[in-house]
Amino acid sequence: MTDRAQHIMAAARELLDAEGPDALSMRRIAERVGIRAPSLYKHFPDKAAVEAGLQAQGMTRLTEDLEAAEAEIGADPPLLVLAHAYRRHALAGPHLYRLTHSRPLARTALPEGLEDRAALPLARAVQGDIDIARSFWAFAHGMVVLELDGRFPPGADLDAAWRTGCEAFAQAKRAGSQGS
Amino acid sequence: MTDRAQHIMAAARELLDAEGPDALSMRRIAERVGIRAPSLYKHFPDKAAVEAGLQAQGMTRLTEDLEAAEAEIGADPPLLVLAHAYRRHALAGPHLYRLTHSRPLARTALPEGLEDRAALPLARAVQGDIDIARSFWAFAHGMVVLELDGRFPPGADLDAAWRTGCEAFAQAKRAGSQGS
DNA sequence: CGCACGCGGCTAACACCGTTAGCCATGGTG
DNA sequence: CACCATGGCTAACGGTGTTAGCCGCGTGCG
Repeated sequence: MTDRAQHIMAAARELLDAEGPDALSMRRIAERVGIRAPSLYKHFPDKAAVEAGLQAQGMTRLTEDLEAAEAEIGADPPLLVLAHAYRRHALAGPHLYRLTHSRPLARTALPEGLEDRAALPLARAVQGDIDIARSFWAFAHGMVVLELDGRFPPGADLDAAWRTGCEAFAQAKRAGSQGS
Repeated sequence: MTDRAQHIMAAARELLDAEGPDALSMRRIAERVGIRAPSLYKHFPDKAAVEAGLQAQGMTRLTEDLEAAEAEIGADPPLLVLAHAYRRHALAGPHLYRLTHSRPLARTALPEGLEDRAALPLARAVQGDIDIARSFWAFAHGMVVLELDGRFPPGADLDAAWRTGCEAFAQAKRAGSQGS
């Protein structure tokens, strides 16, 4: 990726973080870079390519945050630690989270192996039980998007819901790793 | 709601179901009704009001589907039955589901008490344990949106993931309803 | 050294979007 | 009969993504 292209991606990222997805227009991005909108097409084929780049940023950041959380697992239940990190990650950059994880993923624009790497901390936490991993992932993603959309009643105790969900899956993990 | 307004809502719904959210423009809706776009504003203040009406349709349909599923709970685990109905509901009308449940809810445009009524079947299934209800709801919503967005690997056994998640929450419910 | 070429800007424009202003026909009501 | 609200309409504005076509500058090559 050329220097200018990286500059454009940074501008897009700032715009998204600061003003949300509706503000992410080619003209607004160009304005931040100091050029006109059509010039963006010398660096990216279309807006979808810019958004794909943002998704790559989002996946990278998530991977880093999850790996950092994994490194700090001590006596606490691993699922609770990862869940906490996941929620913190999403709330720290809600617009990027939505753009990255709440729509189809532009996999071809992703660094090789990144998607798998993002899944590894969770896979290790559930000792490779793929069904637990997928359902727990859905739980965490669901909690996050429902919170971001203000779907829970005001004043709902989300910490308690997170804890309950994590315990349910931790329990299932214990049950699953023993013989039936 | 006037006759014409209902006609417009029906046209919007057909358009959404047939061509997805990107096709849901005021001009396309008007075209289906046989009028011009500005005339829509004699019946709705703006596009958001039309979308709010669609959300009301989505909530109503979900409520009906969940209540119907609840009525057919027999020997099967209640959470599994509701989960199955939930997934079926979402996959039957993915565009309406996304518009209704994957963005902030226009509560003021909703029939009185509908949102609560939609939550009741699940609340009854978990015997009022609000934390289980919320985390299970997040799980189900997460599974659905991840599936709709094609986020799971191709060939992933989603039935197994659903089953695993349902069992985890059913287990937690049993544990929670006994003394510690 | 000069020329060619391509990189990366630019303006103008197109088709679409939501939305507003303002006009007018129709039909019911005081 | 007069009036006025209802509900159509056209024209238009500012926004969107995107394309066509132009041009200046810098680099590499003959």
